Amino acid sequence: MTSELGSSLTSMDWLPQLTMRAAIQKSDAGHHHHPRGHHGHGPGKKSAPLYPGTTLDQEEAARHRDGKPPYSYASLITFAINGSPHKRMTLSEIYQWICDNFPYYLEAGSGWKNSIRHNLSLNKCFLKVPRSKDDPGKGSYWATDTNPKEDTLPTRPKKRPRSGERASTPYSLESESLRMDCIMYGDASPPLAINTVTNKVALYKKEKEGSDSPRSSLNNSLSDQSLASVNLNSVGSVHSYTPVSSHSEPSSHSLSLQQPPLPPPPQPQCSVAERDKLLLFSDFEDLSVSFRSLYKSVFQQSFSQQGIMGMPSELSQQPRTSCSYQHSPGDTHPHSHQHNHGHVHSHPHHHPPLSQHLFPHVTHNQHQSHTHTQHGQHPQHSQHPNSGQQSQHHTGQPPQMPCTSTCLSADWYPNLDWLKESCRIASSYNWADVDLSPFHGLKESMRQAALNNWSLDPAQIADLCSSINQFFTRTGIIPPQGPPQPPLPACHSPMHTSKPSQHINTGNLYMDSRQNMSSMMGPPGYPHMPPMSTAGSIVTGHNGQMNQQHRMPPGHYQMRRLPTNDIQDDFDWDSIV
DNA sequence: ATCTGTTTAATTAGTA
DNA sequence: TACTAATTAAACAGAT
Repeated sequence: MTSELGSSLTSMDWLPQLTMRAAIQKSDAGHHHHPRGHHGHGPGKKSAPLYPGTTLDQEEAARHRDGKPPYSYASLITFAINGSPHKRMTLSEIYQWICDNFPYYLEAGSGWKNSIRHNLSLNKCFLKVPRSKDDPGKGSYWATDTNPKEDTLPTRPKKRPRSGERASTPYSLESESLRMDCIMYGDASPPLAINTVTNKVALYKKEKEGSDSPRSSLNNSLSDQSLASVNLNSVGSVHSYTPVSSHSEPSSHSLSLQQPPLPPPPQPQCSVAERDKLLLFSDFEDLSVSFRSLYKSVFQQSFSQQGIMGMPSELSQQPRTSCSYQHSPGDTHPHSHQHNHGHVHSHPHHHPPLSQHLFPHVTHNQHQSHTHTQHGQHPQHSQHPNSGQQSQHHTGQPPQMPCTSTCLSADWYPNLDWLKESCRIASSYNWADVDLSPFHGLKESMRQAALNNWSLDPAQIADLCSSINQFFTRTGIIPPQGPPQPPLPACHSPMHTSKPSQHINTGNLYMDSRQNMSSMMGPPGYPHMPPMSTAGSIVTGHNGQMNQQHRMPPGHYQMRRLPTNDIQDDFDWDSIV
């Protein structure tokens, strides 16, 4: 039961963001029978108060304007954070949001603030996001864990009313909404969100204005359930050939109050063999995306180095592979308009289109630059910048599947996985600091691939792989033998916390800091490389198999647990060629 | 000085 | 009744 639940709960493509009312309806309907048993958790398990994506239904909240609102502090915090444009808030912003939405707290003394702080610190589902250096201010940002550990999922449908509270009042959203796992395409210095309770660290994508937004958070012991959920999602996504990738806008998963009830969690509809087949396409899609991503990263840097403004025309187009994203490059920023006034909608996942990962300087200016300017604004008018960022803007042509999908044999899988991962890692680097002049081969291979619209035959792929391999090995970004690698010599990391252990989520990877905190540091010779990238290439611990399982691929589509995906430890990059 | 964040402890209340 | 979650209070340290 627990396992089944874990799969369904974490299966990403069916989990929308629900507003309070939807949640309450569901909760009301469900809590009459076995709130705990329904979730399959034993009584001894701890639970988080909310699913991370929960937002506050203003309509519902309006009923509780007077008197103490029937929401737990954790719920209030979650609502506040999820109602913010960037899904994060400072403590004072949280205070303000609560006061704005529930005037009760304006005159409730200051004890509740203490409780808020207490909750933030203690509650597993809140992540502390350090400020970037160019964003000075008091206190860190707080975000919700976008991928709570299974055993942190809510087990109770309602907060217990305390004395003087209406027992019939629905409390917190307990039964709905799990934000989709996120991919992180890190750039130079991705901040980390530290959950000091769960020892989780989430990477945050730096945005142009120096603000950060959550990108990924993985639990520190990626369970089979988690993996299964990824797998399920990948199957579902690939099956339709319109996978909603991690780059798609989260609101595509949002459920407004007017929308039909949440569909049941999809169950695997196809056999293992079918899934394998589907994965094949998924993998190659990812590879294609990875190549493109790397290509763009490289050429972005390359042109930058050459003083060429802008990208080749081909690059200026939003890649439209079926596993990339749903938004066209011309999409107006989702924050720029809204619908469903009065209702707060959050997103099951909130990643910008890939273009924003690759061309932050191009697309980030569409972001709200007033991340924390909600103070003084009426909540209803200040916190729905994401509303309306639906796929209605999907104006792209049908996704194009590179012919790589059909040309290569399954024998490539392990290598392809590494190739993708390597591309992903490499894509996340700050290429502006990397001298690419010695790598004309790579650039030329990628250029050719781009010119061919990434429809590559095996020879071209081999050429590309060879070039990339050479590049990786020569730069030290990716060790020539490929992961897993032994940890770097230990060194002290600034990431230590008071917690006994810390698992570093690297977006696609995570690690146990007790084993390998040092690998958060950049590779030798590339100190500017983001820790996540380094971790992605080096973090292995001593259990290669385990780390393989824990490694999440760029698109989160991979069936990592398939035997065919077991990656040989002594992988020779040249063998791929 | 104030704010922020962590931690401990006591209390209350719901559930098994 | 035991266990658990949520709340509340408070002490304390560090940052601004």
